[in-house]
Amino acid sequence: MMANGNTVDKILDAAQELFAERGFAETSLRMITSKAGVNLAAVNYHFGSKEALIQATFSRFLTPFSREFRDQLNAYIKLVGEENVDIAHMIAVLAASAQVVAERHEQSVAVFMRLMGLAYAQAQNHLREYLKEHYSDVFKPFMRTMKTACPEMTPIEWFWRIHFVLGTLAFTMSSVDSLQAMAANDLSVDSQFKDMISYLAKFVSAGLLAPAT
Amino acid sequence: MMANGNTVDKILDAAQELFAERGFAETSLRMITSKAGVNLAAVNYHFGSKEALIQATFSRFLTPFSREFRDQLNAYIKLVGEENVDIAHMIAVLAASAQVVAERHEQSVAVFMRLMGLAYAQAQNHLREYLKEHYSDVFKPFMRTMKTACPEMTPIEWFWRIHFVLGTLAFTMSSVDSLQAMAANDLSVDSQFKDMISYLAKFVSAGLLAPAT
DNA sequence: AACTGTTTGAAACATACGTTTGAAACCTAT
DNA sequence: ATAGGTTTCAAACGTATGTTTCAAACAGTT
Repeated sequence: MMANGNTVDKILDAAQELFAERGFAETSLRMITSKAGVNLAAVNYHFGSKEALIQATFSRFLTPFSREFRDQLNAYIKLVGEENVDIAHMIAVLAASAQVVAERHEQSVAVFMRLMGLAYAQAQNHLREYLKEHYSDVFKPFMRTMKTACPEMTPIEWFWRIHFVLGTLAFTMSSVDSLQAMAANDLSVDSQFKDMISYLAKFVSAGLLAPAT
Repeated sequence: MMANGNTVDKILDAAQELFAERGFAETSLRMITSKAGVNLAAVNYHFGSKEALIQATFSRFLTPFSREFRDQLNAYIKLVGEENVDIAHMIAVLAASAQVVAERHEQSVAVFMRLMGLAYAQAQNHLREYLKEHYSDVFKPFMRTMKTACPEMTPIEWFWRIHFVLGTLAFTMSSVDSLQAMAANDLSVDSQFKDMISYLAKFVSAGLLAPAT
């Protein structure tokens, strides 16, 4: 049996935190293994390569997350009916799913968000392809449902608007912790995750619902 | 005299393109110098270090751009009066300034945008500090003017909204070329830069102008 | 207790990186 | 034409990276 989850998880925990802090290229295997307290060779033994470790880091939280998100989204759609979905509420469902999964695994939702943001921003083609191959069938229905809640517009305008939304999400995800710190510093307000999500949902739904050009 | 602009510019041209394509950490000086057709040592001779080259790459276009943007923005504000500024139009001014500067230097505005997006996304603290130190006095008035055009809201909600806007801009910038390619592929439409900017301006101004929560 | 497959450990490997060196080539001004 | 400062060049330096190796330690089965 394989089953030695201890070393594997110690590596994943350390990798997840360091990747989120510093990015992929800027994090070496030696940093990861020394933070994890395991031997350097363990990464290549258990994962095969650094690329595979990066992918494993994502799938560890993305697989349960996408399941949770799919279920919560379907439940919401069943509840209100497809023609009555509300964009802001869908964003809230997205965030709630992330938070539920993070809590279930006793991990920081901010770290997950930052990783997702990095996946978009960093130049890791293998990662983008991996994510597309494994998780696109969860996010395509999400996009389709979003579209039904929007006013009629040309395909090209819809194309851009949905990518503006993804951009807002990705950026906010990737800097959520430093932004929260800024808010705490500059405004002496500790900005709750929940509040930020509701601001975000309001912002993108207003953008999506704006009358077509 | 120094004045040997030839090698310096060849290096900057190559660096700009490679940084935009692959990011900073993933681009080596050897890639840059071989693409530029100059000797490896030339980078350290002319710029001192890789960090300094990265900063020089930015200041080469950011200095003329921020001048142009400041002037165009002031002209617009003078024209309509401070209390009548329109958010979408300010975004359009931002984009127009970038395009004017790019054309003047016979370079791609998409490359500039992608570099700006990367500056946000990549973990280059020296770059962020450099940009903040040299260019914040152009963007602070821009933000202040934006605020006057928005409805009353709590400081914390304004804080988040303006960062959502920056996020949308940064993301769109950093992927403008691949998104345009996607649009051309998936929709058989070649999406003009101008059109995209007007969609973007509409989107973020709707988000900013949404009634406060 | 001895055998088996699995996991760890210290060390080395090959390669790539940013940077430095010192001599050659190049300019320009006298 | 020559001297002096500037720029280029090939080569090397030191360091850090991802990966591999192989022996030692471990765990479970008979």
